[in-house]
Amino acid sequence: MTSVEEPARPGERIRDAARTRAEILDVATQEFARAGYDGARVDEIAARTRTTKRMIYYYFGGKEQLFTAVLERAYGVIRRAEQQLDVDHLDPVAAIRRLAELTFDHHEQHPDFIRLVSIENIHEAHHIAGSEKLGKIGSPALDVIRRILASGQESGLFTADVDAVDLHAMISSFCFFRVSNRHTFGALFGRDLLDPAQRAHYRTMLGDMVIAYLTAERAAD
Amino acid sequence: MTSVEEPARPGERIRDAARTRAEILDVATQEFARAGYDGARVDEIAARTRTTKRMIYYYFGGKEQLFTAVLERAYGVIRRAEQQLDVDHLDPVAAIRRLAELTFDHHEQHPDFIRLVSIENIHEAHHIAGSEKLGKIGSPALDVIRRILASGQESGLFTADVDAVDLHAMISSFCFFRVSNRHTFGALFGRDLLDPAQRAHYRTMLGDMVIAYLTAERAAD
DNA sequence: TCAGCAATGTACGAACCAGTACGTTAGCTA
DNA sequence: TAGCTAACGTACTGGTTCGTACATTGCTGA
Repeated sequence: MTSVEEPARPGERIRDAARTRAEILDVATQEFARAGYDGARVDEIAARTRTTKRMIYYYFGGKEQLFTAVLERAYGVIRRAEQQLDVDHLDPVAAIRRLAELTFDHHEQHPDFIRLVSIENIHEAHHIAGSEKLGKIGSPALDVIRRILASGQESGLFTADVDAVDLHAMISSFCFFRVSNRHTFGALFGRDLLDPAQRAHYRTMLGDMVIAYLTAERAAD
Repeated sequence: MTSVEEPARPGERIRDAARTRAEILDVATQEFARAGYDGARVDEIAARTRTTKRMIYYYFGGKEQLFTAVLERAYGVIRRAEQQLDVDHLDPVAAIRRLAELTFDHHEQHPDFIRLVSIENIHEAHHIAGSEKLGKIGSPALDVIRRILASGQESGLFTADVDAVDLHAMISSFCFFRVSNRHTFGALFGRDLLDPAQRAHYRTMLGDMVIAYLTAERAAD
């Protein structure tokens, strides 16, 4: 998440539309992720920027549109991370593991993003549905998965006729759950899924799971 | 004043503490699941029961305690379902698949429960932490997993030295994500993970994934 | 250099909402 | 059957919160 940090010259009124807008987005991301859509306070967001509530309405129109803008930027971040993935030089097994690890790392490093997505699901993806941007962004990861799967299936390394979207769901579910359900899981089972000491263990476990699924023999679907 | 359209019985003031309490819990479950903790309205819950807001405070003390009571009951339901699981007569592979399918089915049949857990995670499991009941309930599913794993590892069917809590996390993540992230996943990838036509497919996929992981050969951890 | 607009600040209002003060009644029991 | 109390209803309040009317200032182009 890009952060805007410029020396604030106190007393002076500085005009910088881009900076003001970006700063509002930064703080709003934190506040929405912290408290959920209804729990978030517009006044609180305003108080934590160098500008006022008036500017939130000036730039975004309202709380609802602000949340949509926050979502759009958060999805943009992960999409860009996925675009930088380069696995064409790897064999299918290594490539899939690499992709899974990128997802694992990104989710772990962006808990706010996970919370925003959870919140958006509570609201039944209403904001995504109403967003021009989010409606038509594809997933670079999905294209990568498709290529790897085709290659792996062609060479006979992967036994299953697995669908790319399904595999993406499988990888995402593990990575997402680990972050999204950290607190209830920890409270009920006494294990912190984000314990740094366990990080490598779960990262390996994810890769093992996916590879085992892709290479296991089983009855046709 | 007599009203023609007024039903004979519901107009009367009936006293039934247990029924009133249960009705409040029912409606509160729906309302919290629908709108989240902060989005839920105590007035709305009251309006949809046959009693008044006063009774919510009379029986539960406040919104916060009401939500905790809702969570306690929701967790009680899944705990009881898990207790009825009987897989001792099955071989380890079939037993694990059966357990995974029970989780799959329960999550699918209780989307409100999934939403409540998502909401509780947004609030960092604060209510679970403050609940006597929820703090110390174990998970019957976990005991079952432990027994099956021990049996499977002893007989050599399962190659890996897999931990029960980890396996529970793996199974839960897939089942939970399918319901919790249905809306954003559907909006972004155009696929409804709860499409009835795909139900058997995903149910099989889950079992295949878990069995593949448990039986695959791999380097020691 | 100054007009005009983009950008910003202040103060306020109307609606909402959790929680409560106070009054009432059903049904049990002595 | 009187009286007691758990169970219930009504009406209100105090604080909160989204949103806006109105005022102001910095920047830029003609």
